[in-house]
Amino acid sequence: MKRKSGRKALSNLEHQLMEILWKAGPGTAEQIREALAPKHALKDSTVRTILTRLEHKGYIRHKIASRAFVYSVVEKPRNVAVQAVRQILDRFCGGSLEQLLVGLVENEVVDREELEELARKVAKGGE
Amino acid sequence: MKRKSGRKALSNLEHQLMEILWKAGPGTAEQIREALAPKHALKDSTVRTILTRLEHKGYIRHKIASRAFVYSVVEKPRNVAVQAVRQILDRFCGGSLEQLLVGLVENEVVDREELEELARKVAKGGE
DNA sequence: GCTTTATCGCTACAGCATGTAGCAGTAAAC
DNA sequence: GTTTACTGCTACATGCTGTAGCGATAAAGC
Repeated sequence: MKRKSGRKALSNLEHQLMEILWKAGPGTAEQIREALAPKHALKDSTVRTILTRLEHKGYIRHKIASRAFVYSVVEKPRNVAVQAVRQILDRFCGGSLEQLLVGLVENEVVDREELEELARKVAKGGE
Repeated sequence: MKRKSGRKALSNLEHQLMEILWKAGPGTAEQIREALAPKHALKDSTVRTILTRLEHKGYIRHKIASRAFVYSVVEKPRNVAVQAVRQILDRFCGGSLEQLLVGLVENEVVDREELEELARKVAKGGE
C-alpha cells in the first residue's frame, strides 16, 4: 500500500531548504541555515519555522543527536516529482500519460526520437 | 519564440472553471455559472471574479458578443500540463526528463513496457 | 422617452499560506 | 551557578482564495 500523495505543495522557501537537504544530506537547522545563507540570509528561528512546517507536511523528519535535531528527507526528489506529476495527469490530462507525452513533444520539451530513446533506456535500465 | 511559461498556478476553483471551459468550449459567465452550479453553486459576481483572475493570469481571454463577455481558453489542457511539468523537471529532477520517467516507473505510475510502447506510439504518432 | 433588465467594473472581506522573527524555557557544559 | 545551545510557542504583515455586494450603464421593452 503506497500511501503518500496528498502532501501539500512546497512553497518557494520550503523548496530551497529541501534542495539543501537533498544535496547535502541530513543536517541541523544551523547547518541548513549556513548552507542557505550565501543565497538567502535568514535568522535561525526562521529556518526552524520552515523546517517545522516541512515536517508537518511530511517532507522531512528528524532524529535527535545528543540534543540537536537532525533533519533528513523522507523522499528522493524524483518521488516528489512523481507525486506532482500524478496530480497534473489527473487535472489536465484526464489521467492519460500519453496525453502528457504528446504535449511534451508538441511543445518541444523533448523531441520524438529522444523520447523514444529515453523510454527504451528507462525500460531496460532499472530492475 | 514560445513564451508562455511563468503563468501563476491555478487555484482549485479556478481549475474547476477551466475544466468547464475546456469541456464545453467558450461561454459567458452566466453559462459557466450554470454549468458549475450542480457541483458548486455560486453567485454570478463570484464567477466573474474568478474569470477576471483567470484572464489576468493569462489562462483565458474574452471577446464581446453584443454586450456579453464570451470567455475562451488560451491553451489546451495538455499544454498547461506541460508548463507545469517543466517546472517540476527543473525543481526536482535537475531538468532531466529521464529522472522523471525513472520515477514514474519506480512508483508504478506506468510499467516499463507500457512506457516504451507509449513513447513509440507518440514518437510515430503526430507529424 | 422612461423604466426595467442584463452586464460589467470596483470594492470588500474573512481565512489560510508564507516569509520573517522574537522571546521564554531548559538541559548541557563550564 | 552561570552561560550556552537549542527547542517550543507566538506574532504578524502580505498575499492568495473563495465569496459576494453595489453602483453604473447600455440595451430592451412599453
